[in-house]
Amino acid sequence: MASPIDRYIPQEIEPKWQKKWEEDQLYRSRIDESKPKHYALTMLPYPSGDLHIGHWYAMAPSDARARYMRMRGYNVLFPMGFDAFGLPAENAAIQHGIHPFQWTMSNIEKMRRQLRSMGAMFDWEREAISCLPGYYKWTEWFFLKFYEAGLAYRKKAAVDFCPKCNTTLAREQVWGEDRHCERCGTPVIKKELEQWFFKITAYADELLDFSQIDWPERVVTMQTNWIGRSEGAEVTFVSEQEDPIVVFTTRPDTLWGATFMVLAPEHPLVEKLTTPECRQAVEDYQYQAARQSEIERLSTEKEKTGVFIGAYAVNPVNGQRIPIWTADYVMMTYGTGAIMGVPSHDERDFEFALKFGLPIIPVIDRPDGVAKSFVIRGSMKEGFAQALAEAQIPFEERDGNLYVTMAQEQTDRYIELAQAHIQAGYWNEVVGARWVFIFADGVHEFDSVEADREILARCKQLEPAVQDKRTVMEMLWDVEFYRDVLFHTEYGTMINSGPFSGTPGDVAVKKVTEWLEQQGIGKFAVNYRLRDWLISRQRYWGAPIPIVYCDQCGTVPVPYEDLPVLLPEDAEIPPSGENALKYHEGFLHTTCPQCGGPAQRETDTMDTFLCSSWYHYAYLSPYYQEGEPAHADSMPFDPKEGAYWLPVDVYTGGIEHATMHLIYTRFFTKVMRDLGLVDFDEPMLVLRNQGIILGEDGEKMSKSRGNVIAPDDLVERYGADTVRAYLMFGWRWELGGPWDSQGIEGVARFLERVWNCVLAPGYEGDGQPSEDEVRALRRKVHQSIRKATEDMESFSFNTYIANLMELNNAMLKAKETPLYGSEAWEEAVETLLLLLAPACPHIAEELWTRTGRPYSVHLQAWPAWDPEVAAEEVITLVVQVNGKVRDRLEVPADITEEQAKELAVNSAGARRHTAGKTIRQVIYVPGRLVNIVAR
RNA sequence: GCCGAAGUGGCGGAACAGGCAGACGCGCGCGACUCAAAAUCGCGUGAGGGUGACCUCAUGUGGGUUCGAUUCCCACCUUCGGCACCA
Repeated sequence: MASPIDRYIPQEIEPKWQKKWEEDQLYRSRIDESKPKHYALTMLPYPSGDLHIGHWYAMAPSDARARYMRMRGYNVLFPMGFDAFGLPAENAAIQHGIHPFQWTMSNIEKMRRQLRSMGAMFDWEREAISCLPGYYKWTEWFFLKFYEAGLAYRKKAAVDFCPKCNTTLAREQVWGEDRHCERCGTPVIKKELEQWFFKITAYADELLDFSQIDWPERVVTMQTNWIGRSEGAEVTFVSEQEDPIVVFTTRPDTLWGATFMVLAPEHPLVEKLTTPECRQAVEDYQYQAARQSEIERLSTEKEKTGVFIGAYAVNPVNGQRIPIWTADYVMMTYGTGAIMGVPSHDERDFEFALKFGLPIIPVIDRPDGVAKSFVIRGSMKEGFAQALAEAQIPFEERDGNLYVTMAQEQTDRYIELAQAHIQAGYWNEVVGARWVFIFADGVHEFDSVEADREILARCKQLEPAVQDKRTVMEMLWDVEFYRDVLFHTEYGTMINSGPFSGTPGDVAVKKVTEWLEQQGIGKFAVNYRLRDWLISRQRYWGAPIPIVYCDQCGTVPVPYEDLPVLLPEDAEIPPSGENALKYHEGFLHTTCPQCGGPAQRETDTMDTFLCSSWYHYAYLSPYYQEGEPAHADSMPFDPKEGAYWLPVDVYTGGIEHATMHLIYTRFFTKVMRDLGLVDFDEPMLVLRNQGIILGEDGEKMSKSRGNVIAPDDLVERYGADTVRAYLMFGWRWELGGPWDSQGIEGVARFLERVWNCVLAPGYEGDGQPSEDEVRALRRKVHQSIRKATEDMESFSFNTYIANLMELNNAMLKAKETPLYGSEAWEEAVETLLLLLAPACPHIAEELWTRTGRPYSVHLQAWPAWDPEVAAEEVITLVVQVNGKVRDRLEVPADITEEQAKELAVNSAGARRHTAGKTIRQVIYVPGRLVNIVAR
C-alpha cells in the first residue's frame, strides 16, 4: 500500500504546475530564427460566459498536437483570444440591464480561468479580444482599405430582417424551411435598406482554387458548392418594343427550344413591358410575390405560379415570337433575373409550360435512344401486332392496347408499319427518341411550334376528348406510359435547331456559343451562386463602420489618423433591441473630415465575421501600435512577427464554419496579399475539423434537455489530464459522438496505473533480466514511439492514447520481473512520460520531476525510435487454405519465401485441409501469410 | 430533389497501397483480496455447434472482381451533414 502522499491527486498537482509554468513563462512564444516555426491555431470562442465540453473537445487535442510539435523541435505559437462582439451581449443588456462591455469582459474573465484549468500551452501574452478599441481600430482600418480598393460598396438591397432582434441577417443566419432567425427563431421578413457590402465575388474564381492547401475534402466540396460557379452564355433576346432582354443559360445548345421567357417579378422590364390588359394581373402577382417572402415560405410551395405580361420577345436564333411571363421561380439575384424557358430540357420550365399551356418542343435527342408508342385498341388494322413481332419491335399487350418500347433505329420501320395499318379516324404517335404523328393520310414530324399547332388541331378533329388540350405535350402527358420519355436534361445531339441540327452533344454548347459571339447576340459567361458579403449590422455591439455622411461631400471615409471610431460607452440599449447608435447624439453628429461642415456618422456596425477574418494576424502583436495614429500605409500587425510566424500551419475547429468564416478569412487574406500586407495566398495551410460531443442521451447538449456535461465538474472530479485524455481517446476526433460517463472512468484508471507503474515499487527479487526480455521490452518501447508519432501526425488521437495504454500494460508486466530497475526499464519510463506529456501535461511533469529528471518534461525532445530495435524478430505466419485461416506458425521474421511455403504446406492445419486435394498454387505475402490453393 | 460522409461485438472504436476481423477502453461474467461491500488485481468475453482438438457463420443488404474483400467495383437500404426553384 502506497503512502498517502504518493497517491495520484490531480487536484493538487495540476494547479501547482500551472502556476509554475506561468511563473517560468514556459509557453511564451518568441521569435527564434534558429528553429523552424509552427503556428497552430484553434478557433477562438465567443465569450458566452461558460466554457463547455465542446470547447475542450476542440482545444485539448489541438493543444496536445501543438505540444507534440514543440517537442519535435518547432518553435510553436498556440494563441487564444475572444470573438467578443455580437448579439448575445446586447440581449443580456436588455434582459439584465448590464452593459454589453461589462457583460462581455466579465464572461472573458471567467472563461480565462476555465481555459487555464485545461493546462494548455496558450501564450496569454498574445491574447486578443475583438471588442477592445486596440483591436477594432484595425478592423475599421481594414474596412477603409477595402473601401479604397473598391471592394466595399453601399447599395440598397432587400435583406432578411428579424423583426424581433430588429436587425438584418446574413443569408447564413437565416435557418430552416420556414426561414427563421438563427438567434431567436422568429420568422424572417424582407426589408429594403442601404447596406454595406464587401465584393467577395471579385475573388470567386480564386477562392475555388484549393491547390495550395490541405483541407478536408468535405470543406472543399462545401465551399465549391457555396461559390457555385457555372459556365454558360449570356444571350440577348429582344422584346417587340426593341428592349434587349439578356438571359443567362448553361445550355445554349437548347436555344431553339426556347418557347417563352420569364422575368423575375422584381425585374425592371416587367413594369415597362406589361400591356394595359395585363397590368392588373401582373401587379397583383408582383404584390403576392413580394408578400410571399414576408410570410414564411410555406412548406409545400412546389406548385409553379406566374402570369403572362402581354408582351412578346423574339428568339434571336430562329425568329420565333415567344410570350414573356413573370414568375417567382426566377430570382432577381441570380444571373440576369431573366431566363429563356426551354421546357423540353429543363424540369422547372417543363412544369411551368405544362401548367400554363406553353408549347414544348424537343431540341435535344435522347441519348438513351428509347422511343415509345401507345397503340389504342381498334386504331390499327388486323395483323399489326404480328407485323411488329416479325419486325422484332418489342411491345406489351394489355386490354387490347399495345405498349411499344423500341430503340431509335427501329422507329423508321415502326412508322412504316403503323402507316400501313392505321385505321381511318385514328392516329398514332412515336415519342421520345423520335417525335412523329402518324395519320391515315400522312406522317407529321413534331418539330416546331407550328407543327405543335397543326398536329393538335388534327387530333382535336379526330378525338373530342382532347378538345381542352392547349399543346401536344399536354395531350401526351395524359398517357402515363409516355411520361418518362417526354423530357430530359441530358446533353445529346441537337435536333430541330435549324443549321445546328445534328451537332453532337459533346461539342454543341461550344459550337453554339462561338456562333452566338460571331452573330453578336450572345457571349460566353460565368455565373456564381456566391453573393457579395453583406457586412452591415443594425447593431450597437460591433465595430463601427468608419464612414460619415456629409450633405456637401456625400459619403466620406473617416481619415486613418482618426481611427478608431469609438463605440460610445454611455450608450443605452433600447428595450426594443434597436441600434443604440441611432439615438446617441454624441456619436451620431460629427464634422465632415473633408469640408468641416456638419455630418452624420454611419450607425451600422460590422458583421463579427470581419473581426474573426483577421484574428490570427492580431495574435502576432495584439493591439499593435495602440494609442498611436494609424495611416494608410500602417501594418495591422508587427511585420517582424508576421514574417516569422505566418501563415498558420494547422487550423482546427468545427465544420460549421465551412462556408462562412472559412471563406471570409480566405477572402481577407487574398485582399491583404493584393494590398501588399502579406506575401502568401492562403491563411491556413492545413485544416482539420473535430466533431461534436453529444449529451449522454445522444442528443445535442442543451440546458433545456438537461444533458449538459460541464468541464469544470469533470476537472474537479477527475483532473484536467483525465478529461483531456478521455476527449482524445473516446471518439474518432472528426466524428465526435455521445458522452459516456463510464468511459471516462477507464481513462482515470489508466492514469492511476501510469502513476503506480512509475512510482510504486516493483520486482524485489534477485537476478538479471534475460537478453530476450530486454529486447522484448525495448521493442515495445520503440514501436510505441513510432506509433505515437504516426498518430500525432495524422490527428489519430484515439489510437494515440490506446498505444500509450498498451505500452503501460506491457510495462506493468515487465515490472514484476528482473527488468524492473534495469536500463531498459528506465528507458521505458522515460519514453512513457515523454509520449504522455502532450496529452497529459501535468501528470507527465509531476512524474518526470519525481523520478529525478530535470524540469521540465515540456522542454524535452520527442524521442526517436530505432527501426532495428523496433523490428519484430518473430512473426506469426498465417497459413490459409483457399483463403481460410487453418494454422498459425511462429517463425523468424527473416524467413525466406521457400522456407515459409515449406512450413506452411506441411503444417498440421494445412494438411488437414489439403488431404486428398491437389495443391494448385501457393501464394506468399512476406511477413504475413501463406495461402495454399487446393482443389 | 441534388451533392457529400458514414454503417464493424451489448457500447465507443481498432485494422483498410486487398492478406490473422474486433487493438485499446467501457460494460458484463468468473476468481483473488475482504466478515462484507467498494476499490484493486487475475482470467474470460462476436454468434452458433462439438466432451474435445476443431468446425460453421459473421464488418447494413444483394451481386461482382480476386487465391484471398470490412477494404476495390455495381445496385439497393438506413443514418447524419450540406445545398435547395441558382437557369
